[in-house]
Amino acid sequence: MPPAHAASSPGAPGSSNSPTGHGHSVAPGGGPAGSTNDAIDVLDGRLIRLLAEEPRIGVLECSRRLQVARGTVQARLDRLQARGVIGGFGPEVDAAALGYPVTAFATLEISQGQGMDVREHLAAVPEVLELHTITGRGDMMVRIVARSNADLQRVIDRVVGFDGIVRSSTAIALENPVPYRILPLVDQAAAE
Amino acid sequence: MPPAHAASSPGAPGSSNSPTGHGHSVAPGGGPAGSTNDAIDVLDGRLIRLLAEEPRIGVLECSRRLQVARGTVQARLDRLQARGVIGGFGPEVDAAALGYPVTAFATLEISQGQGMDVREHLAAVPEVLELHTITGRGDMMVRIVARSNADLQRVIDRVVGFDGIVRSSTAIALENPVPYRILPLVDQAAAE
DNA sequence: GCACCGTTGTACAGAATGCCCACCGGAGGA
DNA sequence: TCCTCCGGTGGGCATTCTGTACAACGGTGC
Repeated sequence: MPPAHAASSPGAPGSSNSPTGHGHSVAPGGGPAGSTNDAIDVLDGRLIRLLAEEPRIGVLECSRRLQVARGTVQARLDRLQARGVIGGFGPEVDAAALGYPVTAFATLEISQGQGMDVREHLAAVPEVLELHTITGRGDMMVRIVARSNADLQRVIDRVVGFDGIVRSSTAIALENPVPYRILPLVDQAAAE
Repeated sequence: MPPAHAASSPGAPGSSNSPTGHGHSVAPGGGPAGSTNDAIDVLDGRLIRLLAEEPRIGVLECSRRLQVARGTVQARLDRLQARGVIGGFGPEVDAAALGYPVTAFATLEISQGQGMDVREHLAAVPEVLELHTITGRGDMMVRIVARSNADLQRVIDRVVGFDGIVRSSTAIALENPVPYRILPLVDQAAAE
């Protein structure tokens, strides 16, 4: 019922690109390499890149830009989403614009058997954007944000103020030379 | 030309929700609090949450779910994007599904004045998904992925194999109890 | 040689988008 | 106090895209 590039199912048609006339012919484009279930295809890579750079374009636009049939694009998208390569198209919210310009990474050391409780505790803190359990000296690593350096103190207190967390060290993020990206990896995977 | 929730401009209309009849009336909904340019509105919060949970729905669907006019949703989206709160609607690609299931965080210590060169070096490595300069013992923190633990060695070698990086320590991410999220923060900012 | 899968073209109905207009109502300024 | 500005609401229109079904072709693999 709604628009927005989504998923459909099997083969589908398209109004096509150039006035080919009718029937088949034309070049097979990138060609359906040999990939089956493993990595991604060259076409997949181009599709992802295209959608990443101009999210507002629809399936039809993609088919035009990629010089393939609309049905192909839809099918690729379906498969990509089904395989989990593409999770979704949710809005990318900027914490800074939300009023939380300070980012920090805290390494936590947890006391024996308190892991689960600590996880729940951290999951309940809105300022905790991400939590990983890691190898090494610390046991967990959390990514947190705050309204200011002063506010960061409050957040940290709330984060580490919990039985089970025996020690912690925080590193404030100053600059972000390379913001989160995935396209280079996609290209590499596509080239494979 | 294309569909997909995007941006338009000024006031616009909508086919509305319930058969109100015509004209105005009806309740003002959440009500345009007092926010001007700072944080976000309650409506904004609900909109973001809605889009985050079901990205494939369009502007019209949103207006129906939120019980507001289509024009309002479009206007809000426009402003949200203009203010940078919402960056875009790019596809969320999963590194694991791409064939890179191993994630690690490396802390790098850089020798005096080599910062810029190191940044460029790191930016050129596809497996480097993120880079932050931080306070504390280390100078930089990178998030990297690899095809396997064995492959991680290769990636690390490539990452730290550069003049200017004097020391480094790596922590492999084992579990991810709290995957990257932003919604809780959005709610908090909206409640404000 | 045969079957299967993916890509291609086409068509059609339903639905959403982009955009214009007019009106209402509250906030802020003169 | 009055006036203006801004944001929300309704309605409508032309354009365009989506969702889906169908038939045919070509390459791959059994």
